Amino acid sequence: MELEQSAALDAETKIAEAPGDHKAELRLWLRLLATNTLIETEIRRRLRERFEVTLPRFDLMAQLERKPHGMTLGELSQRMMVTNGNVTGLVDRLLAEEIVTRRQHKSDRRSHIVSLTEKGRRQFARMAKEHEDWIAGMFGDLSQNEFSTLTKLLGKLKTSVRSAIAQS
Amino acid sequence: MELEQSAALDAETKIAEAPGDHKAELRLWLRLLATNTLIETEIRRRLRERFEVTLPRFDLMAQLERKPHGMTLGELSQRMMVTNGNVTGLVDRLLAEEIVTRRQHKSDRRSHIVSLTEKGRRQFARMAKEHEDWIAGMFGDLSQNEFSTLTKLLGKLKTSVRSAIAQS
DNA sequence: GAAAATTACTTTAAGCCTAAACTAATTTTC
DNA sequence: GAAAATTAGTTTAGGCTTAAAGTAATTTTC
Repeated sequence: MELEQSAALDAETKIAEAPGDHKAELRLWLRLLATNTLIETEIRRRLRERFEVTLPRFDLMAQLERKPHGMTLGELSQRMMVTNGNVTGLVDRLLAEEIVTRRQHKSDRRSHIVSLTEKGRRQFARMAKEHEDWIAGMFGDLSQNEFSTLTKLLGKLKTSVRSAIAQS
Repeated sequence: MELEQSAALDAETKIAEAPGDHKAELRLWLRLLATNTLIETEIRRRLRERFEVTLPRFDLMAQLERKPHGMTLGELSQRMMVTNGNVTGLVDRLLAEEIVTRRQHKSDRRSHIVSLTEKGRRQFARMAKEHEDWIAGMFGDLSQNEFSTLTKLLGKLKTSVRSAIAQS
């Protein structure tokens, strides 16, 4: 009842809008951006303070951790949603710290497989545990219900964005 | 009915979780991050393609546009959630393009006021219009109801994150 | 099976971004 | 009102990131 009424109100609002006015959409986007920046900045700060590591390096290690047999640079760049050149540079720096290894692909000589070293695996395990607690702490005020609704709606938004990008 | 049942299930799930296990929180964070990156990357691409402008410059112009009398560098950096040094550099580049002006504060000689030039205002107006349509297009698959729920929940998440950061 | 196209990756140039150290001006403290 | 603390902004060194151009290997096409 309550839900349906608010849906009806929203529909009216939409009709009442001036054509081409998208203030609500813009507000949602700005809120998404602000929330993301807030979390990201704090995570960066803690990663640096506690582990002297950057977020991109942590992210790369997190990707590799899930693939014990390693991953090509291309696969890494796809999963991390960054360019190939970016990954080349990150891997170079992590190689120097002996966090990862890079070896030639067996059959395709253009390709290289990157894996975590034992040192890298140990270091990531330490960080991942705290990282999880940080996130849980930041999300703590949400109820289980709000939680799953938000996850679901973000999934839907992601799909919507993807389709808008695809057909543009 | 349906809602309450799923809430009960969720509460059970929470209790059933191993202590210190925060997989659901992590998944939500990764989804937020991925959605944000997806949108941001596409917006950057379009801004560059259509207007040869970067997202940080667009963001700075958007802040200034709302304050016709201008803003100090510190206020800008606060609103943009970036460092002072970052804003110094951005303003330098926008000055060179005659998008903004920088003049001394009347009473506080440490402070400088940045404003949009007429050229900057015109340029921003052109961009803002398309930008709004892009966002609306990307968010198009969501119903009005999902829309307002998502906005509300993100607001709550932001508050939760802020309080976690404040007390750490 | 040679030419053309594609793929995997690297390099380069330029901008973004940060933390830390700095300068100069203002405010607070005593 | 002089010393100490704070504030506004800049500079610097280093890492992140991208687009574009380049190299080398592989696959496709005919």
